[in-house]
Amino acid sequence: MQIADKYSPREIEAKWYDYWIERRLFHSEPDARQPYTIVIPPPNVTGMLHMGHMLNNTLQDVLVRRARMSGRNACWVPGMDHASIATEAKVVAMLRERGIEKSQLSREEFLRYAWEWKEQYGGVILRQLRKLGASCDWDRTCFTMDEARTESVLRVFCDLYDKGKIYRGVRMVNWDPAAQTALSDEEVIFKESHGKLYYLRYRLEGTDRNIIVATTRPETILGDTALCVNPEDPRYADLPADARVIVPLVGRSIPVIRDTYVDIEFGTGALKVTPAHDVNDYMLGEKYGLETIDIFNDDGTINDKVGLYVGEDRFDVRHRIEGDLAAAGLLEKTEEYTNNVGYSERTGVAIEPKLSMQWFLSMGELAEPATKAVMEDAIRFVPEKYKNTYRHWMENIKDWCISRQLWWGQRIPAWYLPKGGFVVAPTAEEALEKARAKAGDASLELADLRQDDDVLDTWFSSWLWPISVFDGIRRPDNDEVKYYYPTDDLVTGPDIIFFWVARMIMAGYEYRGSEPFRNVYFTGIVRDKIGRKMSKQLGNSPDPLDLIDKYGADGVRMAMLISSSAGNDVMFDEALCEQGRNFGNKIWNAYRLVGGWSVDAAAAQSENDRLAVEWFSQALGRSLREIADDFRSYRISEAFKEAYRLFWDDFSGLYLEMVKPAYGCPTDAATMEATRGFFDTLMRLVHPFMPFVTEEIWQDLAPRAEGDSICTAQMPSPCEERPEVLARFELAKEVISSVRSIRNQKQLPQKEALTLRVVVDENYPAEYAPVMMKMANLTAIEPTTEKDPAAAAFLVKTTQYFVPMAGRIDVEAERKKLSDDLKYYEGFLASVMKKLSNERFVASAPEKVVANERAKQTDAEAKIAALKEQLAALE
RNA sequence: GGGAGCUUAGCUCAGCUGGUUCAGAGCGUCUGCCUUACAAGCAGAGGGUCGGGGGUUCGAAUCCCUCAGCUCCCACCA
Repeated sequence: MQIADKYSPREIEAKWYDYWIERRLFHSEPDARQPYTIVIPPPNVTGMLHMGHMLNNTLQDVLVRRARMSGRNACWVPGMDHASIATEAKVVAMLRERGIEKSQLSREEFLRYAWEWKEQYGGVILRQLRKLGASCDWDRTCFTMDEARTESVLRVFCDLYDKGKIYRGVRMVNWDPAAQTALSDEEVIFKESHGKLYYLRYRLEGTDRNIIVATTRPETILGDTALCVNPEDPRYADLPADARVIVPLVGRSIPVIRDTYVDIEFGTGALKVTPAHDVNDYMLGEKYGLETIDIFNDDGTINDKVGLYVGEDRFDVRHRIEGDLAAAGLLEKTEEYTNNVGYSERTGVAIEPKLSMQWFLSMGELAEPATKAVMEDAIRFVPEKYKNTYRHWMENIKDWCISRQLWWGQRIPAWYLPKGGFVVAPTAEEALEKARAKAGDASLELADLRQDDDVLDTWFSSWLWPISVFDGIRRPDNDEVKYYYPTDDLVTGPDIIFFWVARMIMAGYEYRGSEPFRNVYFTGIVRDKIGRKMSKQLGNSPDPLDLIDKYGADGVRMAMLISSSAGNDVMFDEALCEQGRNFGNKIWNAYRLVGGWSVDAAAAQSENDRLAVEWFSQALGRSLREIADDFRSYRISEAFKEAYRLFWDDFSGLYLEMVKPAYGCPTDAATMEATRGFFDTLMRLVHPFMPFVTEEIWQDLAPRAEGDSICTAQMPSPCEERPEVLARFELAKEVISSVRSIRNQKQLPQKEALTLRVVVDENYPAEYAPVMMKMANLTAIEPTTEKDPAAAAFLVKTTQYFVPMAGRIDVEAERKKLSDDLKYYEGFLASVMKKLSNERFVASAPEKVVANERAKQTDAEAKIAALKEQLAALE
């Protein structure tokens, strides 16, 4: 067939992907088979394929393809996430480039632009995934904001509201002044930041005395409504109960309160209380009924509540106020200080704790079954260590702020009545009905109602994903959701364990009464080869499409697989792709070799070939068992490495070399058939890892019917186990490499055939004589009892072998080698004997282990005897 | 401040229930080969006190304690 001695993936990969798609081989419909389901972690609609996706989706594809070949009805549902903040930011930026400000647009106009953007640029990533070979059921592609998903989200919102789990209220939330929206706690990233600690003078009213307060945020004095000290603090014990102080610069008089919350050790022991801008201060404010003065606009500039610094940015004010305080003699001193500051995950700006009206989901009850499921392994986490993380979060779960002050997303289905109050309903029509009933006014029209302006957190739609992709919210009894749900495996990163995994589990129990998936496989982070996280800023992340172009998808997939054990970070090195490409080439060339053989139909199978076939069947069986075992425990990397080793070392290095006919000579029919059979099996085994090259070869291996594909062929199962075959072959293999090693040491050319003499005993694999002769290039293997001093000697197990060297032997070197060996085995025997003469060992170790030690003893004794004989022969 | 994890060959990592000649693999290195499938290849070799110390055990890379170094997660200390 092919002539090229280099495998070139490019055309071949495109060809087969099209073939698979045209024949809809990845499409799944419910049937009598057992389902195997994976839902993709939906990438952001704005996203571009990066190395993290490569890792994640390669693993999913391996699992899906293997399941598909194992008789399961495999369904991998792809999709995208609308990613409210990220997408809205992208659209705003795009508009700005065109000279349009979001603030000039109505909500409807903005959304029109956003959808336009989504249709044009969104979802690039799904097309990119095809290049990787992802065997998704593309007919099922979902979007978290498409009609079915949106309707599901709104229904769930209404349902949870009706159940009393969703409530609306004024709370302290994380405010992102750049995106101008609230964020959930999970979207805030704390980072150490270097700042100053400012010591401010608060004049005690009616005296000359100053109380010094340490703060990191002097600009918030505008919102101070109290000063707090610890009641136990002797420094302030003399203050009258109704003491008041004057806020510096502002001049406002505020009360001094006493609470043990204040740490006596910190700063001066006096705390300024700004209930509107600090979570703890807010709690103090609640406790003591303090006024809250919100001093910020939504964009982080100062508002006109106090009349100072109006319209200036919070950070500029921090600078300026320092000077103003100092000038007024109100600044005692400043110190360098390091503390934790929260930043927005999306926009990167410092979060402002802000009191605002938001929607919340109460999590306590939802968390209960979800915690239990993971702790009791109804849902299995791989690796297990994440169970701890999960439990800790679940047991300390806080209510989820689900409203966002954005436009791109599902708008909260709450409508406000003209005379106050609101109704919650999935559609405007139902809302109107409810509103009329609530207001007792049948003349109420839709125009009289005002829908809530906020949209829902993106995760409020993704948490339904495993259910909503099968339309299991709107139509809970439909055949698809009943068939595909619960899904089998979820492959994702531990960074979204709270954002997504935990919440899907909660939604699963709330809306289906069962787990959304049975196993969660956590991948690691892809790092560069010196361990840095891959990032755009560092520019250390290769473009996956370039890599695919250069090494083929199969090659890049292999790079991801070989370096990724579950939950461990991947140290990515482009050299791994090269190794992957080489493997594809190896497979290709092995196939070229076999393809070049001619068959003599009349010829009988040689003993050599029969032995080779027998042995490789066993080697193959052993690997199949091992790989199946690896998959059961999600050691996917290990599974791949074993398949790699099997093909490269056992099949190409040993088996093919064993049965390879001499140049120009034919092979026999039985050997050819067996070899092609092995190839077929190996291709099926390797296919989930490297789908393209395996399909190319599998298709050529035998006549195939239209529409046949290795994708839907059966995963091979091992033949009956005969361990003695492997054990005997191992001896022969050792003889072969010993002869080769001698050849190397003596610098003999490969072409020069040698003779081998053997002192036959029960560990001599006589049946493999033809194999040993071929593989070690021997003219003969002769039995002997003579120790030949002019021969290079070696020992396999207890059997002595000699390669006559006719004068090329260095007796001294030979003697040294033998006596080194002898010394080693004598030491070894001594340690075995020490064990065996230890009564406690013999008494308490399992019988099997003791028997093993005795076998070692016999073995070592025989070896020592043989070595002594060989040494004697050299005298 | 709380918690989890990691440390095995030059590099990246396996080593699953403590027990086989258990100290492994791949890559890199070194030596020799353009041998008729593949130099993107073949044959062979070298390389480690399993982070340090202590303990349990007949037996420890594996279990326990401790110290050191690194990583991650959680947490409102102004």
